[in-house]
Amino acid sequence: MAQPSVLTPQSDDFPRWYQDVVQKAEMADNGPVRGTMVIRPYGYAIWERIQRELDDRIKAAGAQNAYFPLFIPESYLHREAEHVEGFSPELAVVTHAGGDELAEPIVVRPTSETVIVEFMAKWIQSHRDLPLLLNQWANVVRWELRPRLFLRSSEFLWQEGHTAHASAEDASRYATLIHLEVYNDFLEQVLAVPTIVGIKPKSERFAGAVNTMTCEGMMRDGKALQLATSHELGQNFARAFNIVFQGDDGVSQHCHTTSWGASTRLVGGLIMSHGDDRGLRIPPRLAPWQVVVIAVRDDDEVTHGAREVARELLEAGVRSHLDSGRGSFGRRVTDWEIKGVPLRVEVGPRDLASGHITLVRRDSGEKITVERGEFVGRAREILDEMHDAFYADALAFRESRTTSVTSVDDALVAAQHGFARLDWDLVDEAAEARLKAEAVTVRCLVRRDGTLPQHEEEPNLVAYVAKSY
RNA sequence: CGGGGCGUAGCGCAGCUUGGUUAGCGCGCCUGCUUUGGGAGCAGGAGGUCCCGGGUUCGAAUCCCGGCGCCCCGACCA
Repeated sequence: MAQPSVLTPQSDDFPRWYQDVVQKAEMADNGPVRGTMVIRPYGYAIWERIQRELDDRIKAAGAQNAYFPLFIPESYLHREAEHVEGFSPELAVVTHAGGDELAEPIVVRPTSETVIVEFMAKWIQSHRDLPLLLNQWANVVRWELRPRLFLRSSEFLWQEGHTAHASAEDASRYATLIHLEVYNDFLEQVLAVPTIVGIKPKSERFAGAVNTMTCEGMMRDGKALQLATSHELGQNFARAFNIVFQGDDGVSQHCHTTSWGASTRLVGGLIMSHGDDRGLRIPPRLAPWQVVVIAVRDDDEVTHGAREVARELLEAGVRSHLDSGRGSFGRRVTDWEIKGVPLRVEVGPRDLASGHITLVRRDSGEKITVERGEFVGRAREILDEMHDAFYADALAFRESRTTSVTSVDDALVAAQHGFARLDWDLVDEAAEARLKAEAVTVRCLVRRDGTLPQHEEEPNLVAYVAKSY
């Protein structure tokens, strides 16, 4: 019965558990160059689901996809002082090409603000050209000192949105819309991860931004992970790249720009938000395969029965996968548990004879026996219920590890195992330095009612502090 | 880049202290048979630049010197 666990238990060594899951669920491998990542088919299927859900929401918010080059003239980076300062340490720079040294080095994009804004300047003349709402799906390179698969790799995949607006209010409104209706909606409604939606303090802001919003999630080890961010860039880039439009009053002025991104880090967030000692647990709306149909034996009758079951699920719009009966039953069950498929259907001679179907939930392990004729409907109901169960479970965990405190000392204690909430007024520069000395940072600032502040000078803000990835 | 750990078969490791047959073990892989309702069993088999370079020695996985790489913990970040 009690087998030695396949994975390192989370409580023994969380980072090790994470690596085990990534490996044994066949999500990814390390690439040959340090910090690079090979995303395997199962990991990529998850990413494709994430892409699909985000892309639909981005388009619903009015942005259009486009593509800008991987190579950026180094001089572009230098045009915005804070931007270049922020990214210089992690740039990969091409100095040679075509057998010669280049006159001007080329930077491999760490993010595309500079090229995209350069072209916005070319395309925007009039207020009638605004807002300009662009998004691209791309790879970017940031040379990482300490890489971890999905969480921090030197090359990663993401979407980066870039928009230009006539006024600061429009820019702010749009960045907030993206943040709430694209990112937070996806995180809660698809990834089933409850988030703290807030703004970054100045010390944690994106290089070149005037305001950075974040969705912070809590991982199963109590650490925070930034799952998505949206930036108001003010007129910083518009000035540096001369994006000027003529208003309806005939006056020329600089645009206000925004940028916003979410990356393959989300896959890491998925693993660490929901995973347990048996492996991954994928919330049903995200799962590439929502149901795996396991033929208990490798004989014609059972395999045929299982195939029928899988087919009926597919016809009902449930993403299902057939595991025909090769290999031992127990082994296959374990493998699918590691991969985190939400619902398992076991089809064997007994089920075929009795006219029943056995469903097993990955989240709770509960076995449910249903009539053959009703099982598709039941499966869909259970998948629906599971989304809420995933969310409630993650929320309960976060609440159990969030402590309200009234001093920086207490915050440091609480941050050893989770989030600490305290008045932002209590965190002056010296306090931030003290936190940082113990690897604790201010993750974000929120209003007392939990809503998103406009800026960090608002009175009565609450700070969430934690260790983070 | 600082602190710690480690490089031996695809993966995980033993062997190294005290140099000496043909370098082992578990898992995985291949073949066959028996199995299949919670990580299958038996039999046979394939698979190695012992991280790299140099040195000591009759002889080096083992000892010495120098590199490189990986992992964990920090500083930086999606």
